[in-house]
Amino acid sequence: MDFYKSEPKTLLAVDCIIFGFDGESLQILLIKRGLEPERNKWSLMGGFVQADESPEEAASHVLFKLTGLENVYMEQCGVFGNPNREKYGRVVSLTYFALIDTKQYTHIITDEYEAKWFPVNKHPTLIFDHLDMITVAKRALRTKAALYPILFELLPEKFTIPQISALYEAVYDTELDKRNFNRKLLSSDLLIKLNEKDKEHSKKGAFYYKLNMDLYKEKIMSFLRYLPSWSIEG
Amino acid sequence: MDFYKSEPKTLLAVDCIIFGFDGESLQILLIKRGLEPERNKWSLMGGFVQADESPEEAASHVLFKLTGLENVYMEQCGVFGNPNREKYGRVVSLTYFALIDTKQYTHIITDEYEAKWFPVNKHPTLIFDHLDMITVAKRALRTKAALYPILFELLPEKFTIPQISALYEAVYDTELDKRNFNRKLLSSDLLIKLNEKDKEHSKKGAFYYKLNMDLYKEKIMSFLRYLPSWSIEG
DNA sequence: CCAAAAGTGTTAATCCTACACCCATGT
DNA sequence: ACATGGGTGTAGGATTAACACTTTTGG
Repeated sequence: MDFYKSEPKTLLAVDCIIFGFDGESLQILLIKRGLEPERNKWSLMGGFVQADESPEEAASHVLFKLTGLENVYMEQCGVFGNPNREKYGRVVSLTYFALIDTKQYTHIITDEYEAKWFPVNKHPTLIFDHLDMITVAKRALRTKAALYPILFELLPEKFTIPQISALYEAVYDTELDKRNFNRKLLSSDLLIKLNEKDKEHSKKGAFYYKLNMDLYKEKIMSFLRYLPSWSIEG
Repeated sequence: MDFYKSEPKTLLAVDCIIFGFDGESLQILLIKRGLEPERNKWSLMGGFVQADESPEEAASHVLFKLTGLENVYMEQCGVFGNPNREKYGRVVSLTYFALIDTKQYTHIITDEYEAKWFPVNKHPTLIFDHLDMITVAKRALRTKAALYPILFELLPEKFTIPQISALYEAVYDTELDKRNFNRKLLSSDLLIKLNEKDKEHSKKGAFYYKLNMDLYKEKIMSFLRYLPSWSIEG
């Protein structure tokens, strides 16, 4: 039964690119390591895949350990496995991006590290190839969000249209025409207007909306039919 | 320096979903294993990641070993790592889809297995979770091809418009209106018409085209700007 | 001469884009 | 009363979708 015994084994890690949105800008959650190696340096939150868990589970555990959150939207988005990418031995790392509402995140579960939100384009130097990981994750987020409405995962249960708009502007680093954007948003039937306003961010107040969950789940899951659109430019 | 010595190591494999197009239907290249374990059963082509190579390199090596082809379009598209997915020990497998022109593939390099093209929806039972891998790869191919013109990787250097059309029909399992499709294709400026016809597949003959390589490379690389399109349905 | 596949144009509907003003409120 | 941000409508242009006939040529 030992067919594979001559094959090399490797350490397998997962690293999480945790995106959050605070209502204004897109952020990532980084940790300052309290343990060796690379103590006191900033990095992504990660961990090793254990013998009794799949990589997805490992990523969920990592996220739980840092945030206390479960059932978070996560997606595998990269593989980093250059033989020399870490100095302490060969580690192949799988990256996952996670989308969380920053308001949900209240405290760190362990004290092996400090954690802090940073604007996605303005964060301290990171260890190893973690910067590349973020770059790849940002790209994956944009690609996915172009086809599926996953960015709602970053918003609280009740949110306002100006918030969604700011979120899309942050993710795509662009400015949107609010009239066009609002129209498109509403015409998607994804939003249900509530009889309540957010008066915190403006005097007039913006109506809260919640997701049409049934439709949302359909659209999240939904599968491409046909769209040869070469029209996208760089 | 042995910070990680208490962490578990695992076998890391790569499995390749090799898509090919023969001018009519979308195919995948499968092998009938000549060696244990699972001898004489059909499976994807795969191999273990070696100590001196990255997973991408391992995937390229696997592909080379099977087809003799290098510089093939490949993309990582899945991670399969349930602790019990293989009976012979724990193996985490990274999947890559590859796109090749079946005409380029002439012979197998080793004799450890038999290899054969199968229609993508009509192939023998596969070992382990290889069927899931194909499902995921098909989805990834559709998603990617919806945004980038990667399907040209499946075509020979000279190809006809009816061929591209058939390819898109195969990938998206749909029928296309050739007038609309042709117009869109031509308006992309990706194609350069040649003064030569393929008379093999029809009496009238279809003009050959080749890719406008400069533009193609731009578009392949190009990065999403902004397209919140929730309009895609399942 | 006929079967089989290639190639081509027009119209109506839809969607996208650009653009500017009024509204509600807290200070 | 005014500053701040929320909310709305329209018109022109571009893109898409639906539609059928002619061309070429090998057999």
